[in-house]
Amino acid sequence: MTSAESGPPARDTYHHGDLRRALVEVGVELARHGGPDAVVLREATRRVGVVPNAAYRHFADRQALLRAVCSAAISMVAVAMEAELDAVPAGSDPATTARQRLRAVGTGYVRFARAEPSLFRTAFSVATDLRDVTDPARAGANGLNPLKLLGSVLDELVEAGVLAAARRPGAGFVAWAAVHGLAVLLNEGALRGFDETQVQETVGRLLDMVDQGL
Amino acid sequence: MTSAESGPPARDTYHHGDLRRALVEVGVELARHGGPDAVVLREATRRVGVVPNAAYRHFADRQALLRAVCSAAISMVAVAMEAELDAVPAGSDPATTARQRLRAVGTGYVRFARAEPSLFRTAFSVATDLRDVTDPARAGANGLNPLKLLGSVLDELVEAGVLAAARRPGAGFVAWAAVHGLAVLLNEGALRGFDETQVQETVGRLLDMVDQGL
DNA sequence: TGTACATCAGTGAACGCGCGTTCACTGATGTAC
DNA sequence: TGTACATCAGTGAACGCGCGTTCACTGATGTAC
Repeated sequence: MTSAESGPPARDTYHHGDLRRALVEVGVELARHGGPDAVVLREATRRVGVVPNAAYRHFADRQALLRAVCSAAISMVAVAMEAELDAVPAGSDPATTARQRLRAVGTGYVRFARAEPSLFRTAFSVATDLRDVTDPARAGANGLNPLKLLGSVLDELVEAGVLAAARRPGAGFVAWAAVHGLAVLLNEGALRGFDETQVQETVGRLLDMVDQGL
Repeated sequence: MTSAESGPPARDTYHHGDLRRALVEVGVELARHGGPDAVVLREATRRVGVVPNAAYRHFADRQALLRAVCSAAISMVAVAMEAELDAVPAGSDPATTARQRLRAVGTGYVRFARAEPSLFRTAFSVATDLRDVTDPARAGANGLNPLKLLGSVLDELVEAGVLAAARRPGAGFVAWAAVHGLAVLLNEGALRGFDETQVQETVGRLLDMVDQGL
């Protein structure tokens, strides 16, 4: 009669082993469905199968747990961007390649936002500065967070002679803003009702604008 | 000894008079400081000087109150945009004027977002479709909500020959996305730390991109 | 113009809920000698 | 290799809180006759 209880994983050791990681993982799962507000400390411990206050061995408070979940979500954004980047064929013309890579970065960003709307919202719910920090917890496989990923592609554009070096500073912010705004509007804003083709069209249109207007 | 109590306005009539309006107004005030989560039904009634359940005469539940507050906030965004539009001089060249008016729309949007960050966040926290609805509660002085305001300026651009008619459809969404994203990033995102000149520069740069890239 | 009565808009009291967090504790682990 | 003991990572019980919401009520208002 000790078995067959669904829910909390029956632990047979007194110590959990890796409670911190487990809490973050389950926190991500909560955020995936309900956004930042769903990252409830008691619920996280419940799912892990541990008493609520056990969390305080690993996090100062609920906010600290939420921050860790946010970092994980940001890292997932970076991974999605990298995936799209890796899909760009290494064509012959460096200028074309660089431009394709810029589009890939935007596409990956929007793709993740649409695939995981609550997680995306969570990623940017706790205001974090992505500018200079080099926190691996927020980065993708090659150690770059989303903003730095975008920055490196913009550098490629400059190298390829597509973007004038004089226009490089600040370019990351406006490009990011455009794509971020689109992602938000598609998920929570007026563009929520768009079907797939409308989305594709609008994303394409916006990336055109960035491409042309930078 | 009946006087000098701060807080709830001492009412001498049994009926409040205009409780619904009062609750929305105080709800806006709450949202102004704490965003959508701060629109707490009990707190609103407390401030108005009424018992909590009195609110249920006017709103089905807390969510209905929040929706009304959101509409009010959206209307304030529209008003801010209109203000900026009205400041555009009626220059001689219609093309230049139309382009200035497009910038004005974006400027007003961002200006409001920065002046009232929590209210701005509240405005778009409850996903509402601004596309076809003609709800005066969400509109500015001349009856247009933010998206329609932008749309009418884009129409002016087409009339003035600045924007090809073929490129008109969908232009509103991408322009809005860009400006919205910038507002969000400035308020809650990585651009939060920007000082005034950096902000102005980035806003200008983004509006250039929209202007060039549309 | 006056009265009876339905309707409306508020009151008063209470509910259950789930949360974050604190306290004093105990079982398990690792380290010094 | 064995033991003493500090440290670590969990438990158990409880707290106060403020929330949204429901119930039966009552005072005020307006309308029919």
